[in-house]
Amino acid sequence: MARDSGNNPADLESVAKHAGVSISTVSRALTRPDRVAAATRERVLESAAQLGYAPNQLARSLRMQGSRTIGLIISDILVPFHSEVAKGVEDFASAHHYTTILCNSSENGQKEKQYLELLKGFKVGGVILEPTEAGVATIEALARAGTPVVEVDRISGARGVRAILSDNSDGARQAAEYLLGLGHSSFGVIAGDTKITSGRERLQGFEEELNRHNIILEANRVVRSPNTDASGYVAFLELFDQPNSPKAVFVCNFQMMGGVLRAVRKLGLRVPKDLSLIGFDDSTWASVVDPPITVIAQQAYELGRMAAQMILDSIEGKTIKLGVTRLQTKLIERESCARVPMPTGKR
Amino acid sequence: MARDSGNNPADLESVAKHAGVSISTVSRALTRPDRVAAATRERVLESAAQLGYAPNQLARSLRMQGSRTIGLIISDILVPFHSEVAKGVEDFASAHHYTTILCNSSENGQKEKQYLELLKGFKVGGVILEPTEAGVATIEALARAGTPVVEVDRISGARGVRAILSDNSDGARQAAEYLLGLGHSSFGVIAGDTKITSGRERLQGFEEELNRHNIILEANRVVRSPNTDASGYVAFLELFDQPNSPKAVFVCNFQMMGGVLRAVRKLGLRVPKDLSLIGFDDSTWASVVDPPITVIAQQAYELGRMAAQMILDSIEGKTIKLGVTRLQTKLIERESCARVPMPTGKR
DNA sequence: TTTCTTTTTTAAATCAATAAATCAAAACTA
DNA sequence: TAGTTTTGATTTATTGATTTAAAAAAGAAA
Repeated sequence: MARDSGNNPADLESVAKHAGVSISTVSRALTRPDRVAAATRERVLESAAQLGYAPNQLARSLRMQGSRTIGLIISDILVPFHSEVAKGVEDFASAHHYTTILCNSSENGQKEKQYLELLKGFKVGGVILEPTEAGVATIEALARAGTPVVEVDRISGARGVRAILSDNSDGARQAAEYLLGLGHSSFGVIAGDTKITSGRERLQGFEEELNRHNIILEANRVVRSPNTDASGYVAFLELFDQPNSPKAVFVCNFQMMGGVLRAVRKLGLRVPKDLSLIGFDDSTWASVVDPPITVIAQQAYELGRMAAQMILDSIEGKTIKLGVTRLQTKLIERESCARVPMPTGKR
Repeated sequence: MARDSGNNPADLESVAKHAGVSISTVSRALTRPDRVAAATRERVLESAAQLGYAPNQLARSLRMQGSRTIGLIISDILVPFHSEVAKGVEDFASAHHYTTILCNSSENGQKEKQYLELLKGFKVGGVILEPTEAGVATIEALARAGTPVVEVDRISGARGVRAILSDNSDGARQAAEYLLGLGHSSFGVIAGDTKITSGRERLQGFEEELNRHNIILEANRVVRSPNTDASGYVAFLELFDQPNSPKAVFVCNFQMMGGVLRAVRKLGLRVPKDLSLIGFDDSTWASVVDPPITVIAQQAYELGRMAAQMILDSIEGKTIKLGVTRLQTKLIERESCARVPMPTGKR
């Protein structure tokens, strides 16, 4: 009994045979219709459709020395900020008929390296990544081999690559400025992971602005821990497990905010009456919780979109300018920060 | 001036030349180390490392008739449920040395079809997708051509494919049962998009359980709209813009929950005093908001993980059993549903 | 009818990696 | 020492699409 039809992949050769022409005529009929007689083209197209032909991208890319694909390595796809970056990349790329190969490094340097090797092997036109510390050498090697590389959200320090990220330091500065403007003078920071440049920059930016106003952020007022909900909870309890707890807390990323809020509730604190809170990253939930949380918002989608644009530009040979591009952040005022009454008798 | 070294891709041939052996010796040293003398292997590996050799996956896959890759088409990567599915797939695949090509269809049937064609051209070993309605024919064609296909979270109706998804209907039934058990008798449903099978199943499951208790869910107590935060807000207002509004509302997905909660607040309703709320999908934020929301939780990560397992199993030739696998949902009780006092004088 | 263009089509080379078949040289046995 | 086995390395063919150069066919002009 004959096998069900349509089970064979249908390559150029079978189409050629079906249409009664040579392989290369089929190829030309498909890719450059003007180089083949109208009647022949017609016949070839008909055959291709009938056999359900789909070009073998592997063979094509091999021959063409590259595929219309870009690689994207995201540090943690579960975090809304990062998936929004990914969406920005994917949307732009697919609008320009590029395919995105998405990889998830889970903040794991080893995995990042493996993916970089793999993407290189796939001859992707370019790579966009949120780098960890571990990848610098691999990234530089890739760039040196001629593959355009764009870093998003972080900077690895690798040379020969471009980077696009938020002006974290300025964003954090805005947060500090805002709190200072409300009269605050006692601060705490849930810093998250300061091994990641974005986290480090936020902490620095916040601290520097305080310093500029002659306020010292003592070491025990800063808690560093992984960027997770659970660790936000723990970090907050740790911060408040000491005398003279701060009156205003800067939470450096939104992954930790949920945990922080649960800890706040557990301690019975009232926001903003007992405690002012300001976050980094926006989210629907920032305006759903009670009270709505004031945050420093990043342009996540735009970061991804622009990164993709940079990559496509340099793939298509446009002039490339290396260096770091910073996107502005924006303070979104809600109701989680209170004005502090002037201490009586002072000044 | 000589060009900067390392700018050439470094193929097998260059490694062979560098190590002073033939191309295929290099190939064997890399892929089957036991078929080559230890000393030679050593030398080859050394050369490969020095030249920064990465195998050309295109050529390899072309020759091998397939790559260690699977395609994953996610309906909307911005939705935490879906990115968790994606993570499940990616983790399992990468643990088995498979690469995942992630595509985002944005619930767009046209894009879905394009991606299916593309993945076919890439000779992926299998495809996992959250199907829309539009793709049925393309999906069936792919399956018929011998590519394993697994549907997740939804069912397109295509034949020859497997599917793994939550027991949506039973989950919704649990929700109804729970509310009924608390004494509720006046219900509303924010149904979301019922063109998607999962949404339809939830609505049905909920309604059927009510019917079983001789309660009719009137048409104006069900609002269908896109699965977005904004539409959750609008839908809720619509539901409550009529006399005799429901006392218990089932929100069929968590994308809409934020909007619903904002609408609740806007109307000045107190949960659970004035209104009981139950959601579908769990989230950190369900336990952060006040009051914490009772939900029907899905095993999102597990759905993805198992889908990947199914795909790899059938790629590796294990016996395939078609059909639909359902994963149990779980009611997580929090504080958003109140017991209704027995109406005096009844029964 | 012949010659010269112009248009179409074809055969062969290429891309990088791999498997199978072939070949050469040691190592071992009788 | 001749013959066999073992081992390691090389050639050759293959994968599917594209491209170049060459050939063939068609059309136009003389």
